[in-house]
Amino acid sequence: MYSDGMSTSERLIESTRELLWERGYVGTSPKAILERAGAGQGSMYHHFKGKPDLALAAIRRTAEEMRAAAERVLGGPGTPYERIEAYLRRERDVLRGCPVGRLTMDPDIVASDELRAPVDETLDWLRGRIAGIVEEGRAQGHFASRLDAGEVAAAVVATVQGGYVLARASGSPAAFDAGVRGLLSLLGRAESPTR
Amino acid sequence: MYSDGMSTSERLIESTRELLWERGYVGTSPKAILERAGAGQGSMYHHFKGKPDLALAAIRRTAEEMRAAAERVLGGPGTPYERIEAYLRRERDVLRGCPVGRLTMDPDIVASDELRAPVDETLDWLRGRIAGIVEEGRAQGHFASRLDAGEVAAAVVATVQGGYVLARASGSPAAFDAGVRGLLSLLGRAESPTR
DNA sequence: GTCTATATACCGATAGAC
DNA sequence: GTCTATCGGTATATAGAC
Repeated sequence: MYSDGMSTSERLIESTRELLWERGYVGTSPKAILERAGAGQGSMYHHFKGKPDLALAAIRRTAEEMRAAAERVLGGPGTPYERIEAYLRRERDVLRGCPVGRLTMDPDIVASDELRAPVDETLDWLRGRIAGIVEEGRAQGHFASRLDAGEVAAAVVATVQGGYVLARASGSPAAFDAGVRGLLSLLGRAESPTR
Repeated sequence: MYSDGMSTSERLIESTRELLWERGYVGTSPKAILERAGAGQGSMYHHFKGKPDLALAAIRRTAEEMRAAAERVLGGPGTPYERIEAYLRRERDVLRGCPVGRLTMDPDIVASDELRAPVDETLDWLRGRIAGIVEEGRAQGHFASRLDAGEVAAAVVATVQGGYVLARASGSPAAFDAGVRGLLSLLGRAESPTR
């Protein structure tokens, strides 16, 4: 529950972001949002058209933050392999899952083009960003030239998203880490010996 | 809606399986189950203790089916690489997601040890089964000996689970296929040249 | 075993006072 | 802008007739 200097509309968005992450869209009720934000019904319907509208604002902000966090690592120093490794190994609240990716399992999100759009755009951007790095590595001779950069990037993003699934199923982050190490071992092996 | 020779309790379980796949646990109401099964409230509470009890029966059956389907491919003919490839490329209703894996994004499933158990056991079995095949391939010299079979298996399972996320985000199975091809290209490259 | 009736709570939204 | 009151509908469960 927020009691800071945040405006009511800010508190509503932040509360919604948390609840969407914890419980998804279907599992999040306006009532729960209002309680956490310390606001009444009226405030929510004054600032937003309804639950979908508020969720959209929350999702957009979460997507934006995830992009920025990924860019900080992917755009950092190091060889292409090192930057992808840094992304895969970056600190994560593994058991909470991905605040963006988890929304794809929400039927009401997938059913709405508007709500799905920021999710799609974010994961697509991530895939493209990583593909560029793989391509860069290929050009520099770090990766085998027969690899398809877009496909490898898809495998990288999928391993992360699937790692959350394995971790949450077992109740431990270990499975996530195992998947990441497995992928890195395959990727490392793909480094071209001709470099 | 089932009107076959199925018993009422069978129809309830099958309806629940469908709805859990489509809408998850939180998004599935007893009312929706009853409508699809063509049964009344009384029938459900006669055969099951409540929603969690019925869901548990449904999840167990789905988990069992998924295991059997995976085993049919993984236990089939071919080299270790070919069997893993067959698993990754096997026909899937990609946009519907994994009926077992998707449950890990359901807060009420993860919060219940009883409901989570069949999910955990299934994914863990799958990982172990694939690890055995990777290990077999390593022993036969098909895979590099420096690979950790358990880690590679985790990456394989994670790629599948994450592939569903990417596909559902974009509304197209293409991203799933791309991730699979990316992983296979890395795995293929890992085949030992000494075989 | 199956049905309908009923119960209490919550869902998402609207109305209108302040 | 924020609040409370209210709405029709649903969630999950129980009671009890048949």
